[in-house]
Parts: sequence; C-alpha cells; structure tokens
Amino acid sequence: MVSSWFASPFDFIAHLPETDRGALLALGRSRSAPKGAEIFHAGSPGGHVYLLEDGRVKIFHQSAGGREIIQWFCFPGEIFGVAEVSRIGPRGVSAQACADSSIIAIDHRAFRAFLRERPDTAMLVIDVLASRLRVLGDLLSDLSADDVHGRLMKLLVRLGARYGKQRDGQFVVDIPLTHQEIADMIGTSRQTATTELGRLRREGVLRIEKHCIHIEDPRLRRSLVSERGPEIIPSCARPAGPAPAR
Amino acid sequence: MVSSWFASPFDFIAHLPETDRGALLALGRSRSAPKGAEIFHAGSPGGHVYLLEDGRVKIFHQSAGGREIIQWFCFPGEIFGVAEVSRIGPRGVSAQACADSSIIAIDHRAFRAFLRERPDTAMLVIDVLASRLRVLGDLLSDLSADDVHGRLMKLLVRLGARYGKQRDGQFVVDIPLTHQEIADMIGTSRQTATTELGRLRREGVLRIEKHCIHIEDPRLRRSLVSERGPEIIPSCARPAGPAPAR
DNA sequence: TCGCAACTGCCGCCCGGCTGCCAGTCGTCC
DNA sequence: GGACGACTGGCAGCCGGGCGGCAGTTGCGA
Repeated sequence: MVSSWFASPFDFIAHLPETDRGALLALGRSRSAPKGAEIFHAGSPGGHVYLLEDGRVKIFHQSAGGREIIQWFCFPGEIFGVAEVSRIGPRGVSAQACADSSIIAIDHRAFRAFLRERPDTAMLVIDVLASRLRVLGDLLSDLSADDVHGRLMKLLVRLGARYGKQRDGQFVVDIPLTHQEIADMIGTSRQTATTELGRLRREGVLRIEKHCIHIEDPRLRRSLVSERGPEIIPSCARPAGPAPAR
Repeated sequence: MVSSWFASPFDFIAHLPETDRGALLALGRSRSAPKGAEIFHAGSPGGHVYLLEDGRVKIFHQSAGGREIIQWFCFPGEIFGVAEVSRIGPRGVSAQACADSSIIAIDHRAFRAFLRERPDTAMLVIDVLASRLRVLGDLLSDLSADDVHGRLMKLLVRLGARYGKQRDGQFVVDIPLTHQEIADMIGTSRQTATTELGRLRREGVLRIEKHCIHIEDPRLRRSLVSERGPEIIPSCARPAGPAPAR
C-alpha cells in the first residue's frame, strides 16, 4: 500500500520539533476569527505568518472579474500566509475563515529570526512550501489540460484522499462545500459545477448531504481508502519503497 | 519608481552568502546538457537538486494528452528541481535544456544536510520557493479568469519586465521562443497563439524577429522599463517604501 | 414563526477557442 | 544546392462551457 503525496494533511504544529513548538507559539498572539471574517487580503503588506489552531481557512486568489480561485483550505495545525512574507511586495492571495476559527499571528520578522536559529523548523517550512508548489503545479496542469468533468473527478480524488473519513459504513468528505466553492476550486462556473455534480449524482458516483460529499461509487471508494496511508512525516521520508503511481 | 515582485530574476548563486557559496558548489558535480536534453522527468525519483551554471532550462508539466504546461524558465544562477526532493514521491515536473547548458547536480540528502547548517542559505531557499509559489498562483488565476488575449498580454508584461533588454533603441525579450512554447506558457493551442500574435503584430504592439519578441508599443514599452528596477535582494527586503500597485 | 438570503437545479443562447487541414517559409544537415 | 523537418499563418467547423434567467428549497436570524 502506498500513499500519494497529496494524501497527507500537513499538520505543521504537530510536526514541529518538541524543542521548538512552545517557543514558536509564544512568539505569536492568538486571536479568533468568526466565520466569514477576512484574515488578510490580497494587496495588503503581509507582515504576519499565521498558524491555525482551530477552524478552517480558505486561501484564494481574487481575479479582476470578481471571480475567486481557491488554492487550498487550511485545517487545524497548518501554517498559512507564509509565502508572501519573504519577498518584498504585497500579498498575492486572500485568506478568509470558513468556520469560526482561532488563529495565531506571528510577526514575519520574528518568524524569520526564529527560523534562522532553528534549522529543523526551517526545514519544515521548506517542506510545506515545496508541497504547496506541487499542489499548485498540479492544479495548473489540470486546468489547462482537462475538461470540467475530469477536473471534478480529480478534485473528488484529492478531497477524498486527503479529508475523507469512513463513518457508519459511508465514505464522507467532511467539509461542507457549496457548489460555488467547488466551482472555484476547479476553475469553472457555478452552473456548470451544478450540472456536472447532478450527473455524477444520477450516475451513483456521489451523494451530497448537508453540503458534504458522500462517495457512493464502490470502486472510487476503495481506491480512496487504499490511498490514505499512515500520515507521512516528510522530514523522516526516505526514498525507500516503491514510488507511488502517479 | 517601484519594482514588481516578478521583475527580479532570482540569481540564487549570486545571492548565496560568500561563506556558503564555495562549499555548496563543492557538494555537486558539474555536467553539461546539450540543447534538448532532458535533465529530469516527471515520475522519476528526484534525488538531486540542480544549479544552472550556464544555458537555459525549461521547467514544465506534461499532461496526459501530451500537452506541455511550461511553469517557468531557469537562467544562469538559478536553482531548480528543489520542490520535489523534500517530500516523498516522484517528481511532478520535467526539466529540459532549451540551449546548451551546464548544470551542477547536488545530492538531495547532502543538500538538506547543508541547509541545516547554513541558515542564510536555508532562508534563501525559502525565498525561492515562496517566490515560485506566487508565480504559480498568478498563472493559475490568469488561466481561469482571463481569455487568451489577456493571458498573452500578461505574459508579455512578465517576460518584458523580467527578461527584457534595451538594445539599439529597441526593447527586446532576449529569449528565442516558438509559438508552441508561448502557447504552452499561457495554456492555449499553437494555432490560437499564432492568431493572437498575428493580431498584436498587425496592431503594432510587437514584432517577432529571429524568434525574439520586440515590444513596439511605446506605452507598453515605457511601463516595462519603469517596472524593471534595481534587482531586489529578498533577504534585505524591508516593508519600507510604497507597496507596488498590483 | 416568519421572511429573507443563500443555495440548488435546469433551461437556452451564443461565443471563444480547439481540432483538423493545408500552404508557405526558414533553417539546417546532408 | 537540395531535401527535409520545424515553424508560421490562416481558414472552416464544431462544441464545451460561460452567462443570463428563473423557480424551488433550505436554513438562518430576527
């Protein structure tokens, strides 16, 4: 059994070395962000790095036409807003709480100074950035090569592998998503996403209940279960074992 | 005068601290790659990080349909192949020499060990990854929000700001590009790229000579010249000065 | 409990851009 | 110098999917 690289949620806080965790958290200030609150906005200076203690945060790009392109969701333990603080210039993406959230804001200069003294944590940051680079690269490739149906299927696979849970004999992606959000994740319109989701529902591939996606198709379900392996801790990763099929 | 973040080529080797440069270069083995040679391929294990001494390298994603999505070009001094070595799993992108090139290959374990001991270089790697994350984020947003004309204009601005040179009273993007490559950079077909380039030529915006783009439109030219500022060294960047308009 | 706002679901129209095709030009290697 | 391959340029046809519109449903807050 192999685990695809995208199947492992990146719990940054949990992966921090014991010796660094307390010190890093102490650098920041905790604050709460109610559902819908904007944490930072594209164009703002970007003086902080954030850790998500609890809740869910959407990282997205806003285009000129008002369209949103969702790059990813952050879950508890993840770090975000880190790409923009290392280079001059404003943030390129916006962050918004999708649920009542609790976040820790760390001044970016303090964060950089911290990384300089803690090589383990610095390597972890490199791993996070590298992983996100791959995610975006894949999104880019899908967007220019696949049609809407293909992109939606790939989204299902990714969401299922990464966030899916087995519950009461069902396979559920435990994130409430609107059609609009799904459309924004695969770069299409709300209407087209609705149509395509309707087709998949009629074909028995999935079912949506309380905005959560239930995978019904037994084949897809099995492949999702087998792709979720034990969580990979990248710092411990060795190029041993067979490479996962891509 | 402000400099857009994307206007600064990232000469990794030049930005290395004096104390680290020799030691890092000594870790690797230099080799040459003739034009068209593949340096690594998507799906391969990814055991090395590369520095480009001379030449030009194309980093791209190959889609199922055989289509290429060019993520960026590397120029002398740049580092590449770094995103894939930190996580388990094969490479997601391929690298190919666009011109006769000379590269230095560094074993990824040696590279990681090096970064652990050299915080300045580790921070530089973080800056490189962060910068590329922004590039991909922008590409993604353009691809899903703009039409071909808009994407081509943005490509012109980026290429011009980053690689443009003033020469003999002309403004030239000094990279020989085929229509196919331009199409691969903006996610469209060769034919559509040809058509759109033809229109821009007829409108007097640009001229293509020996596969190099000459910017003719005086307004576009002025804006490109003013966007190229002194090269930004991210490690020295302070959030002083006005934020560039995006 | 009511009312509004957000979300879902389904049309039909229409246009941007992809596919396929072919002819002309340029560069390069025999 | 000739032949071949790579690149450019343009045209016809078609279709995926964006957009506007609207009705029905859900759920949240007053």
